[in-house]
Amino acid sequence: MIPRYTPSEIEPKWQEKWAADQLHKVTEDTSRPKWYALTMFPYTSGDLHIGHWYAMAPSDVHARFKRMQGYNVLHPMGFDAFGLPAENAAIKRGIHPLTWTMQNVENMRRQLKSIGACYDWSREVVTCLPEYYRWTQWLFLKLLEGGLAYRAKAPVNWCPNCQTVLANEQVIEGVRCERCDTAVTREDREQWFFRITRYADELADHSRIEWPERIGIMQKNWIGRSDGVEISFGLDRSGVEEKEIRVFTTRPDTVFGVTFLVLAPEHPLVAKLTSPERKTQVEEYIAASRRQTEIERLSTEKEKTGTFIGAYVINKLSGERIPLWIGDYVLLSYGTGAVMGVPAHDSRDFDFAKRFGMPIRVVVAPPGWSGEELETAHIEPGTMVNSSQFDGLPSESGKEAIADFMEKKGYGKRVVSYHLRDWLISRQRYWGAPIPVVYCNACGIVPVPETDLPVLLPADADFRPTGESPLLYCRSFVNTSCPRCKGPARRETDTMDTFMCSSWYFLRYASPGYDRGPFDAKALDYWLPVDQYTGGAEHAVMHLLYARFFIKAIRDLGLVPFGEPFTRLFNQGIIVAQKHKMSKSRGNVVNPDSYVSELGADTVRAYLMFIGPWEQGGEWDDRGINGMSRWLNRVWHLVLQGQETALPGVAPDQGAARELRHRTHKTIKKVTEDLGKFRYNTMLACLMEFSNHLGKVLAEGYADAQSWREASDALLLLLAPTAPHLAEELWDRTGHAYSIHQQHLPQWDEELAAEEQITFVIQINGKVRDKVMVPASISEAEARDLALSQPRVKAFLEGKQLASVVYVPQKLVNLVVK
RNA sequence: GCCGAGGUGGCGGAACUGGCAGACGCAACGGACUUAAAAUCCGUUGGACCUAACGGUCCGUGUGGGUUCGACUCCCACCCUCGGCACCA
Repeated sequence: MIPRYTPSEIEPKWQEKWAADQLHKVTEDTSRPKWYALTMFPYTSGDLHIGHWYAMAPSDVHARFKRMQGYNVLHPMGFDAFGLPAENAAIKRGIHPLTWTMQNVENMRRQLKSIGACYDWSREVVTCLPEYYRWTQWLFLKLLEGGLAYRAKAPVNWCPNCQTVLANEQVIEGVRCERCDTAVTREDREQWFFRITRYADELADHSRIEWPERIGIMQKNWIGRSDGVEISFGLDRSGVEEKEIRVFTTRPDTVFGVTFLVLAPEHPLVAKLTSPERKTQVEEYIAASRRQTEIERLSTEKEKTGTFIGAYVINKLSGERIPLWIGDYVLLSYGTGAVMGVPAHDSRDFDFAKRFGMPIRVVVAPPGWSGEELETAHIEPGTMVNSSQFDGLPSESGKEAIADFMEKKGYGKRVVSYHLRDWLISRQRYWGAPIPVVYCNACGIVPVPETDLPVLLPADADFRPTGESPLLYCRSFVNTSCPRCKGPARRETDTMDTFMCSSWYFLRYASPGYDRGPFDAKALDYWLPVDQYTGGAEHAVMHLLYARFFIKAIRDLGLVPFGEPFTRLFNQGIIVAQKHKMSKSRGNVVNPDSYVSELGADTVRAYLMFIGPWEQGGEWDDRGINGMSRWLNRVWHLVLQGQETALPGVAPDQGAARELRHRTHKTIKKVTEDLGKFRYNTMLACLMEFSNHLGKVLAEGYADAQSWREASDALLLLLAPTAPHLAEELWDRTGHAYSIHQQHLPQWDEELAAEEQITFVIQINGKVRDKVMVPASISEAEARDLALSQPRVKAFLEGKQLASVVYVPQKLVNLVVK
């Protein structure tokens, strides 16, 4: 009698045994190749929803697959625990962020354990604990020492709701807070920055990593390198010491088409250059543009605005006098904060010129142009006209010629501009790692000595957001003495962006308890870099860019021997419910816990992988998961039924036995290949086909004991990464030694896996007219003769001329007739 | 607007390098088992048409064109969905 498949009993049983045996604990072992399989650690927001499972379960399958291929696999898990949500929850519920966070960690750890993943929990990392953030602070000091961290006053994104500044990457579409969707404002503040821009070109280079192309493109776009020329326009104004205004352009070929210059309203020269009679107008305009939200200001639909400031500059190439304007479509933060207006060849300048009635002079002629007015700006290349000695040049080479000329004359120089800004890491909030710096009236900015780390986050701070860091009001924290002169000093009260914590957590996993540094160099050398990183694409220009920068920075400080943290990256898609992204407000969040207790973790794991290609995501369907549960049930009964059945030593049907072995080896091959490429849906489809065949074999009783055993064992081994509990239980029940997860994947025999018989297709004029089973070794002549001798083919060829025969080995012949 | 991914039965999806479109699963329908239902097992299932039946013909992978003996696959133009970026000079 075959017992029922009861995941609710076998899953906890094996989980406990694996934990007790420390089956998933790993250590450095130079006798085996290592594999570092990392999944982005979750933020401690409360509950794991099915989206977390979609990230964790398939990556666990891959880690298990690598382990069964003989790798020494490091597969750790931890928690990203600092950050605003904890603080906001704390304010709302009146509980301390640490309490809230650790409760969530507790619950999420329990949920993660129910997944049955092979995490080495002894390496768990929680970023909000002093034993971790001590080293976050230590690394900050190293960056400061190396000149990669600096303090500066700059216009920054301010979220009035979160009451903190945000990095550019955390501002969606340049206008909204990533966390709370509130419109951000611009404020001038003294803040800490990391010099990520120094690494712009290296970050744009993905040639040494195997990442999805689209992430590379996203990072490249974000970095936004543009090669251009900084052109000097002459300024001659009594009482003004500046003798030029520099503009950045990628189109030096259009410099003879400049009919005006526009400065950003905040440009420092505006006040100096505005003529007395334009003063009122200009001041009004500046005030108006300050009043606007970033949303209004950056709207591309908005009509261009601006005003003349009553001053002129000289175009050094043409000698022309050019009026100076201000306009809020020019951004102070990009290039030089000033642009040359070339309305004929730039659509923004075109709009501006139309609005204010300025001349539009064509200097790059569109094909077939004969002097008529343009309807829109001509942005494409063309032939240069109205450009003095450069007339007649194709604009592409004109670009170079003018750049050369300007460099020679000292009118300008080639420069590179980036969209990427330095990474702003200060946050005016409580729940983060304190920035380990002290301000002393005598000594200025003084780093906290390494031996005084960690700078502990005081437990008793009043963490209501006020726009200033809550730590500012915690006198016992703020008041300190200068480490250098021992005089009175005050601590930095801002905390670090949490992306700083997640920029190095994967290093900590290599030696989590290490207390003489952030990591033990020996362990680091063995495990790092991460071989396979998996996670959502939403981190493309945040976490993934920051972490790459961070590693390059500490590489240059001599702390790590590599420059890329994640050799391979895979981005899973998004799992949706009822066609929509899951969200609490929509009420379509799928909680995995009830499915786990009803159907089992193995079913949930397998179902998530079966929905569709992992990188494309898919739709959670309550009915669909039943099919997976049924299949695992069938596997259960099939394997145990085979175990109970007394199969003959010699197969009653040799052909059928050979077919079984063929299918076994074909399946091993396909499943192994699919697992390696994260093609889980087809991997499972293949295993289903295989088990369907095994069902038939068993029902019809034509297998011998040995071939059956081979097939049944292969099925379990191939299923082990996906359904670890079921596979372990059946492995045990079929008399194998514990544990299936310490076994090697079965090897396939190419000869057995290859098809002996193939379905050969006979086409006439490209249409399938007949199919015949033939040996795979069939030759062209045989195939052709066979095709022509088929009765159906003969009937089709009746009264027609055979024009040619196309032969595709192992596939088909196509008879072309007239 | 720009960049990227995608569009295949009632649904999720498969199809290696241009060679049998729809694997595998869900749902649905029919049958077996059952007093009955659930569960389970067996079968049918892209559309239209021809045939008493066996079987066969035509159409069909977002739209329109092209290349080819042959196109879901390659090329050109376009439509739609999703993701990212967006006054970056």
